Amino acid sequence: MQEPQVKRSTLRDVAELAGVSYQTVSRVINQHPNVARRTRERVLSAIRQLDYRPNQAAKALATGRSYILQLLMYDIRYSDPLPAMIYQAKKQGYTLLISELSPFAAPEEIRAALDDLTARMIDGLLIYTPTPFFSYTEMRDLCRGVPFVLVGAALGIKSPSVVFDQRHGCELAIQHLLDLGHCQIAEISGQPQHIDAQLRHETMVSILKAHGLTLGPSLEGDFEVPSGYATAQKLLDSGEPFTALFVANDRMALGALRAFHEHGIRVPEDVSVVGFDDMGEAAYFNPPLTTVRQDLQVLAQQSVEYLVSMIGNPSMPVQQRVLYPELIVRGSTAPLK
Amino acid sequence: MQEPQVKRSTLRDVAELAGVSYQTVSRVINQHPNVARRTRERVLSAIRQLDYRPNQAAKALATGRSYILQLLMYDIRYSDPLPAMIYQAKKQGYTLLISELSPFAAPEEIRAALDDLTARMIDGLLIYTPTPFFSYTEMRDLCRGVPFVLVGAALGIKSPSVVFDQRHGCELAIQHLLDLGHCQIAEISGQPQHIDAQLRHETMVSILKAHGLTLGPSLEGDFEVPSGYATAQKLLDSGEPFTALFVANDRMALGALRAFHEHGIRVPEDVSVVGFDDMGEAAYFNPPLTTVRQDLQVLAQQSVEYLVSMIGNPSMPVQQRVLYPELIVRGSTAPLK
DNA sequence: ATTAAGGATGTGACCATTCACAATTAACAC
DNA sequence: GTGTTAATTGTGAATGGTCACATCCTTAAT
Repeated sequence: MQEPQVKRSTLRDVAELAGVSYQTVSRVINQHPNVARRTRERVLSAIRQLDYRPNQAAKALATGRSYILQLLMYDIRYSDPLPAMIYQAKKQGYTLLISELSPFAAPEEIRAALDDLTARMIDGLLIYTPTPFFSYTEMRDLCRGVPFVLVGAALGIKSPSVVFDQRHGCELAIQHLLDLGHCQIAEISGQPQHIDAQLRHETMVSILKAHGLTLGPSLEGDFEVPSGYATAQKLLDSGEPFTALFVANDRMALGALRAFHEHGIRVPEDVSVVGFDDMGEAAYFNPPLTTVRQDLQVLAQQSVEYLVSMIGNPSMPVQQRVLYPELIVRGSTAPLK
Repeated sequence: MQEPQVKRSTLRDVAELAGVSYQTVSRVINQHPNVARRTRERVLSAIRQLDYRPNQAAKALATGRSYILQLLMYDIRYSDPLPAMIYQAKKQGYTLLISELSPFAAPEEIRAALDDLTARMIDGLLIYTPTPFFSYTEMRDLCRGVPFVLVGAALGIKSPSVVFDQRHGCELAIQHLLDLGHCQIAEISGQPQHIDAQLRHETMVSILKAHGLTLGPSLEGDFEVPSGYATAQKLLDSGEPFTALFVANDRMALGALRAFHEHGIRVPEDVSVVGFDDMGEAAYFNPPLTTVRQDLQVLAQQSVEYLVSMIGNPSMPVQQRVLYPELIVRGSTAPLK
């Protein structure tokens, strides 16, 4: 039984107990090959006996590496990739530190958040914000040489990044509706500051144009359930006819489904609805939601993996890893009657 | 324009530039009162000029405090209080480090996770697991004197903790159903290893007993949407009659609603459904879900606040802060016809 | 037997900060 | 002008590790 307040044992304590120098203990901990078998065993036994754990703060100070990755994101509530990121980071021997920014953070706020980085000797940065604030070179300067990866940023951006091809996902959704015979397609979009939202919107407009169609009634929501509900209601009130609705994310789609239900509009008989994201609950909506799936597991895994390899090799060339969404067809879409 | 790879400036660099000793710079940084006004200004200007940031690793090493709180939890996917915790921690000047455990982690795993604690000089621990693994004294020893708070643990546990009175919440739900005239109440419970699930189940049984009623068909789910769906289906297949259903969380309730819908069973006309948690989407289910709300914001806020005050005052007496859930009545419940 | 090579171990300095204490300076009263 | 006190500033050691280098001891080759 050890006392709770007992001073933690150090490298030196272990060395003394094992009858070797502190350097030898250090070698054992860091798996240095040149330690005699017998000595190593003696040291290991002393470590066990003293319940010794190397002090990371001291190690970070001496080596300049903390084995901490920092995640900068704008709204943790809906961070579905978060668990996968934590898991991946751990798997690679890192711990993830999470910092939140306000929804549409000012550059100043980002700058301030990046200060932690210097202070905590962060090894790498994952930046997961809806808006790209800085150019690559600006970002590079701000990060003071710490490697970073933009997660879910704009396609084509010239920074280390892992992104979904939003355009492709959007095409899948619209093409699906067109194939079903719909030509009056309404939209509930996300905030235009949100880069993904903007891309989804633009793609939609351009595809319809390419088919000689024009966009039906279109309103802007904020990605939350209530806004989907309110917006769908306004869409109905507007009186403009539509037979299909493209919603920029599943959460708003849920709100829209509710609004339709309350107005006696049947989905998919009267209106087909397509969402975006494929959140876990989407398959159990009423009706189950046809949506565009983004595999956030892969996003997280790729982001962390890329970042860690940048840390290992700082001169690695800048790349953008592109992931492709896929369409999941469920009960909320049907052929136009 | 500073070079990206430039060596970070230190206390000494600032001191030299300001023409004072490093100690004086340290005093300025830590807002020590006894520094001459002019000197302080000179130092501050040098700090700005060099873009100096104190090194947290060094500070942690010297002071033994890291200003990091560690959160140990079992499944990050459904951690709704997480954002609030991060926010609260930041507000109090701490950063939150998140470690995940497997769903029903072995004591060994917890022990291993606690090692980070020593290594990283963690200031305090938030433990958010569905099962209490250790007694207070065991926990105290494991934490090696680092203060900890159990979040959402069992009511009555003799450890620093912040909990919801599950029994009360459950009573609200059942009483509501009884008031509506239901006396054949079915249940979808959570895993019995999950302390909350068990409490909800036990309370339900005992309340019904007190009213001279017996529990209708009851099956166990795993808190996920699909299990709610599958379990509800089995409930129907069993043929045992029931007019109301109590589901141990909203997520499973969503699955159950879907199953009922597919079987042509109307909610609430044929069956009333009550959930638990009041997740954000619950108000938009079809029908909107009557449920027991747990204010996770308050849970998070209280937990962090309590932990931080324990850090400030280690001899603080052990307490349990109890929060009370409330019933939110929506469209999924109706009087028995 | 002698020597070179290399494995095993130890020593001193250093990482960026704080702490305890010492030393200097200024301020004020007598 | 001197002493006393308080405010301001500086010094050395410590925190718990790592790194570069030096030393010692084997071992095998000449």
